[in-house]
Amino acid sequence: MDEIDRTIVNLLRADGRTSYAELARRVGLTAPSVQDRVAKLEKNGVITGYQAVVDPEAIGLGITALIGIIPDSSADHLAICDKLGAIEQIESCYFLAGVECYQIKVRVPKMADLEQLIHRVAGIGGVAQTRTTITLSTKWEDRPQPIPTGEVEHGVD
Amino acid sequence: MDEIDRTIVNLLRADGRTSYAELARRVGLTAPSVQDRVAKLEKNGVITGYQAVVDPEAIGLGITALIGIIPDSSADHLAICDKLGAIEQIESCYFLAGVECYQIKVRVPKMADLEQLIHRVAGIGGVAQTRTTITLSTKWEDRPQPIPTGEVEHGVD
DNA sequence: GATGGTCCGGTCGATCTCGTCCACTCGTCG
DNA sequence: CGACGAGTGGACGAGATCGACCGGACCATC
Repeated sequence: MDEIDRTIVNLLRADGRTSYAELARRVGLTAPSVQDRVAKLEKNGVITGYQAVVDPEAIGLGITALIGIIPDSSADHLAICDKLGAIEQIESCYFLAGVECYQIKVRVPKMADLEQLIHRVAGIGGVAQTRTTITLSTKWEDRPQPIPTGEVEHGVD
Repeated sequence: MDEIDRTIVNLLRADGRTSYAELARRVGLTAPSVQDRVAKLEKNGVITGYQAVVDPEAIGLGITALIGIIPDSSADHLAICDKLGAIEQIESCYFLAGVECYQIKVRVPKMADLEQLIHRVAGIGGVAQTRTTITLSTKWEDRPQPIPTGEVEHGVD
């Protein structure tokens, strides 16, 4: 994970379809060696995939909500997580330090779908309460921040 | 936005580097027509970009936190948003319906960076209070959900 | 302390696939 | 009938990919 790798990752985060030839030009290597580096970054779990970024509204997912999940005292966190994972409308799921043990981000087409979804989440065993916040607008999302320079080691190369 | 477009978008959300030739094979068209469709999807704002998905821990961003922002009564929401936009550690920013007018997701290398970041956010004019929750783990993030079939129109084609 | 083997990362060149442009076809609609 | 949108097929240049080769770092041996 040297400076060149960081540059490659930054370029691929900004545009995931950048060709190896283009990456090579940017970092001053040849295409095969860039390809080799990218393959290693993928193998080492630094790059875990590539996604097209899609406007949720354009595909009929106009409503976004954040839902905090408060477990009851005897809840099995992992069981809750499994159940949450089966709900495909949940795009993200964070395990939190706090009263709300999870926060999930969901997208649905209509308010009725959100209502149904909240009932489904609230019905999961071990869930005592949910707290839903509607997002009025998404200012930005998944904005890649520059990779911090490795002045301090953090265990991955 | 027909069934073929939905398939293309689903494929590109699952793997943003899928070649046009491969997409063409999957949807039963030729590469040029797929390319044409993708270009239109990009032009119409359905596909807004492509990103490599990177493991934050692997690039030294081991700490993720969610911060709720509570404005004071006279706050200018847009001004706050501009200031937030200038902070590169903020990966996502949602405008909410609720006491907390924004929720932001931040990533930093160390706790000290988080502390500094919270102070910076709290110091923005119009911000009365912040509420920070540390994420202990990210169960999943940006999981693409299937595009709902357009049984109901939603204004974008 | 010099020598030789090995490994790692890179380059180079050949080949095959892919991207891209253009001309043509076909069905639809005015 | 003509125009248009969407797709096809072919051609050509660019990119991806593979194998062979090269040079430096490292290490053990002599």
